[in-house]
Amino acid sequence: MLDIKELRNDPAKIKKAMETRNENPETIEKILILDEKRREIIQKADELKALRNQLSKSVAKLKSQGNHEEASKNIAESKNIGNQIKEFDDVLKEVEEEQNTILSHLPNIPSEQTPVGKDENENVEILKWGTPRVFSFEAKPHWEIGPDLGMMDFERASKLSGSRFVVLKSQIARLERALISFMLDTHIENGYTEVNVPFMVKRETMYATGQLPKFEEEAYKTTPDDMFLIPTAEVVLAGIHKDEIIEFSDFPINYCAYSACFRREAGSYGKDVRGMIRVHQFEKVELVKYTTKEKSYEELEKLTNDAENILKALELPYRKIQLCTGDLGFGSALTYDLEVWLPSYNAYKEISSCSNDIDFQGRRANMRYRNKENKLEYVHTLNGSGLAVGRTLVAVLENYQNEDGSVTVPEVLRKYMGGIERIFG
RNA sequence: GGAGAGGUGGCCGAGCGGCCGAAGGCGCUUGCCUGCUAAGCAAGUGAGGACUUACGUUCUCCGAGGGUUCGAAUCCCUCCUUCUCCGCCA
Repeated sequence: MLDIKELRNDPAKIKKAMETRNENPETIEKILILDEKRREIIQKADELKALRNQLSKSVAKLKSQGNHEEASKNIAESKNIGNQIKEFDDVLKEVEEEQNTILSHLPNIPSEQTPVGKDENENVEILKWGTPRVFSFEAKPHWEIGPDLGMMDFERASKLSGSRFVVLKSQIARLERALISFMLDTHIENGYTEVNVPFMVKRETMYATGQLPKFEEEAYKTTPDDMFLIPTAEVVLAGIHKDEIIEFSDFPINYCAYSACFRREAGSYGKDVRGMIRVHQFEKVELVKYTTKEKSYEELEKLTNDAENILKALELPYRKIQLCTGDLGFGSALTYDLEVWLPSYNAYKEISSCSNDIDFQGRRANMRYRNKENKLEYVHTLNGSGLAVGRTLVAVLENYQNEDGSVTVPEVLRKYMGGIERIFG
């Protein structure tokens, strides 16, 4: 959520920011008009309320003095004012609702460090790590490696659940579990607190992190309870301190969690249709940090680094890019994406997205802390995948495949696989 | 699912139609005192909005939303949530 005061004070800046994000800057004008209307009504209503309070107080006094005539006169007048107040309050409510609706659909303001650009083509590459393997045989995509081993089943998955689902079996199923354990263990060692989270949340939780109201189409919900299947553990980890005042000495708070993630992928027909790159349900280990205004960008570097270290430990070639304004996620001010090398795509593919949401979620979820002057400020939140487990599994299968169809188990995962070094059919 | 009891400021906790933004305590801040620390004494200390250059004025908020009333933390309704007991269950 953007700060209405900031919007009022410097609308030109916000308009510019929205333009770089391909948002319609006219929306800002609309908000300002509503805001002016709102303040006008508040002033009038408050005057009337002050008057009513005065009259009401006098009623008590007059009654105790036995002056019932004067009292009933004031009661009548107060009643009349009460009706006027109600009218103003009703209009105020409408105006506020309209303003909040627009405001809650507006994305965060990009950081000055975020490069301006229209779409993903203008993202900036920061670094490349590792070298894509040159195969001495024809490398297979994971949607062949898995099924050929008899451990990845798309047909039965669609029989059960429809398209964009996968059933994993045997050593590949275990490999995925190994990845989860490896990632969590590594993050715990680096100072994160493991959290086991609900996979279903209430509407207001989805709102707090910015998933709603704008992206309702993307979410799976249940009726009649109006619960949502989480699209990422971020929803839970970043909402866990909703409406709290956090102790300054607790910062930074570092959370990591494994969860299944559920996404409708409504807008991605025809995209990544093969394999398990884009499915409705996938596993992910998520990192979330809570910190102060002064430290959040510093913490973003750390968080991204923590995600990168998983890729390094798995010896998977990747590159790190910085998203431009046009490609930035809804709540983010600055985002690094990590992209892993996938032989089947002959390209780097997103496997982690690490963002500084600054005070955007803090304001939405009303999460604050007392600064050194004892004043309340909104917390800064950060989130990143550490990593998308399903895609990491794909990367391992494809990058570690052998000519005979087997897959070598990366060194760091072997202790989680009962010492198995190779997966055979 | 059934029965009952709760949700009040950073925390604990009183209040159950007007004198309540809310006693008291803890915590915190400042001052005094004390070799230091602790203890003690005194004062201050909720959040959000609107108006104002400012001093300040004013409104709203006692889980959330409606209602009754001249007036609601207090009465009524709905919802969320916590706890206890019963039932069911991985």
